[in-house]
Amino acid sequence: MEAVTSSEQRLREAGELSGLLVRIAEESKAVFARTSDELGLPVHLARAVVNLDEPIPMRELAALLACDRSNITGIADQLQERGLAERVPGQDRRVKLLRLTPTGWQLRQNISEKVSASALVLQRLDDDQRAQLRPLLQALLGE
Amino acid sequence: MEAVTSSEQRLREAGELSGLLVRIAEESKAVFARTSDELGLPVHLARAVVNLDEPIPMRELAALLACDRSNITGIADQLQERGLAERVPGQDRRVKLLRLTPTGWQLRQNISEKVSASALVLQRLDDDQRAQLRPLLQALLGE
DNA sequence: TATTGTTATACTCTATAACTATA
DNA sequence: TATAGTTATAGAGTATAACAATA
Repeated sequence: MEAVTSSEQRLREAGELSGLLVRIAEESKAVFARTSDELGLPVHLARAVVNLDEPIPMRELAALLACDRSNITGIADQLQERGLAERVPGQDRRVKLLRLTPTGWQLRQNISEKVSASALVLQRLDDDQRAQLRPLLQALLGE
Repeated sequence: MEAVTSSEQRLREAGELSGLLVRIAEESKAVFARTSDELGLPVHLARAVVNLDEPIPMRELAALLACDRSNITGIADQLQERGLAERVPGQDRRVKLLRLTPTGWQLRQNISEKVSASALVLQRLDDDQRAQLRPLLQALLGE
């Protein structure tokens, strides 16, 4: 009986903590989505802009956004339509780099300020708590 | 200039910690998905089974799974096809309760054991670390 | 032969709205 | 009138596979 009870208890504890983690991740995403929305930008474009702190190949952006490269074509098109980024040829002529325009940089700065003001980890945790949190998260990722 | 730099630094820190949280949540989900898969069960069915520790109205299951009630019909159908749960009428005759069958309970026990063995929070954190983590997560959720 | 970006397409997940039966 | 469950359908998000240009 004890094995059963213990396994059920551990299921409960794992479920609780994992549930908290998932909820936090979802709320973090929601906060970011709201921030993007306030700037009139779909989330996937905002995520791209944030990751374009320097010109990078489209393939690399796909890796950073953890999605298939076929998705990046559309993202690049939309960024270009909005005048936020442009495709520039790479040395390897198969490659196209994505580079923010001045307008794109300005928008990225706006995102930066809004995220800083609203991100959960900054809003709800003080410096000590964040310092405490980081090693726990790294342990969770097996780092 | 300082404001700009500080905002960029805070964007980076928020991005790092939020990124860690999102990655952990996704890996936790992946671990659960793998566990479900090993039992030949789609994730949404496994999640339902875990939440059915007692007979509950379908509407309530929708709330627990944080989805629209229209999705529960299909879940209930599939659980029923597999002989894992059955619909039982409630006192209020509009309501149908979902109740695990003996087979369903057995499977739930299997899930319980496998999750206990593989959940990230149990596998990579010791008791102290979990005790440290919980209040931080609760603070993050504003609780 | 392998890789980059592109295109068209298909799939998964989830929500919405309309319907029924009860309250 | 309002609510529980059902049904059909539509939309968002994402992946797959085939293709052209280049390595």
